Amino acid sequence: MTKYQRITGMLDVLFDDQPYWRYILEKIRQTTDLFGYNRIDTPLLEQANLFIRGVGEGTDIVEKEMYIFEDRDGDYLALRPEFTAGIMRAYIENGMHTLPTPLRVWTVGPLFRHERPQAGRYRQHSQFDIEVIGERDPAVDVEVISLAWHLFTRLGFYGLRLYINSTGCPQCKPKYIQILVDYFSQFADKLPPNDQMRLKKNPLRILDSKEEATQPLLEDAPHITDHLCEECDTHFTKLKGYLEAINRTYIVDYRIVRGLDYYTKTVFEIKADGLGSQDTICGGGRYDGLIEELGGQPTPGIGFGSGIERYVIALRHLGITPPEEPFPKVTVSYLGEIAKLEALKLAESLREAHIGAQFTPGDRSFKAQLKAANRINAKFSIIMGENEVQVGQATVRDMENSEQTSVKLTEVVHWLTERL
RNA sequence: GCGGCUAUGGCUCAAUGGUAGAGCAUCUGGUUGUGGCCCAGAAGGUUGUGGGUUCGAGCCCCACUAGUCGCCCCA
Repeated sequence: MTKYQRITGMLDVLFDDQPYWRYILEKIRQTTDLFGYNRIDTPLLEQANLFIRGVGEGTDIVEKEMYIFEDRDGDYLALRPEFTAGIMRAYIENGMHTLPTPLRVWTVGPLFRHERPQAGRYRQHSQFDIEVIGERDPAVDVEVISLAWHLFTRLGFYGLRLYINSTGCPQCKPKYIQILVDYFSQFADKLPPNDQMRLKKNPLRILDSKEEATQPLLEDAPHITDHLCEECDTHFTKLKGYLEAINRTYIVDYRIVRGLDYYTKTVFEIKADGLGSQDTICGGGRYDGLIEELGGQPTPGIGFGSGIERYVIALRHLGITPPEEPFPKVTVSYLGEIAKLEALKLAESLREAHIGAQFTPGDRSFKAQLKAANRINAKFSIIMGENEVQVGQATVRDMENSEQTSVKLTEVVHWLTERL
């Protein structure tokens, strides 16, 4: 068939999707403006070690999903699989700790993970991401969640669910994991192979297992929220109180365990309908140890990533249609070579006047030119023929009622401005 | 990395193992300078790739590739 094809898991965003993207990016800007966040853009490529260190060596992302390669200088580079590590690198490298605290940033762009593609999951996908650096107050946890919620409301989403949990800290998390292992070890023989493996490798993952046999065992499984240290417990309690204060309904879901090593305390997810099995539209949490881990001063942080492709799927599912892309309301048609010159000039002056115009090239039949005007839903088509050139006038055809008016060439811009 | 389903013009799909078609879209014409509706015509395919079975394969078998949905995991 075709000689070249898309790389697996990477999408062409075609015209039918573009209005959604434009709409989404507009709403993102409005929302970040509303909350006072600064945009930051970091490179798509980083030293591979940044992610190995930042995201965690044992994580799936690092272990089997990173696009990693050696460049011409022999350095190991990786296509970024997530935003946070790169932004923290930028924060440290640019001495951004001297900026007013907390530092609030946002970004949007492509990320790369070599996973098996599926509905709502692509090897190259785009995320909207925000990070707040330098503040431990759970009030910023709430701010971050609120920002996501504002965006989704603006986009027109409904039926979303907010799930929160705490993953504790280096003090209490390991103790809880031990308690969890002890609990599931009693039922080791009842666990499906999948979860037996998790019990050994990553016990927390059993909590969000979809294995049927595991479900009854989860009923009585110990919850981390009952085993938090005092600091984490206070943080979680305040978080819930603040969420209630702003009337943000939440569900405490002790089964939320996020896949990245750096999370501490607050973790959260927002889910939407209509996405198939990949229904998380926003996921994030606090990472109070990450910046120090990457070589900076001990600094707390919190953020989330949110998948734009999933927004598009969800918007479609909910029947939310973005505004149409603006398109010129005027076309310029011509008959003959002399008139073509005038038509070109006219089209150019309409663009300079910010009216915009589309010119049909190729010396097509007049019929074809009007057809093209019709196709883009033009309100007017300006007709230039030999007759018009001779008398220095253009014929302006109203495409809705087919009425034609003669307008002096020098008056065309003015005439159209009054009617558009 | 594992599993189910799928693969025919740009798109959506037809074609008892026997000459690959339709609709939509595109272009042209029906009007020496007039769009939408209608009519006519043209262009567009080595049936995803490679093997095999058969007198003969779009159709049956195998492998690969890609898509899709799911698992793992995640946005």
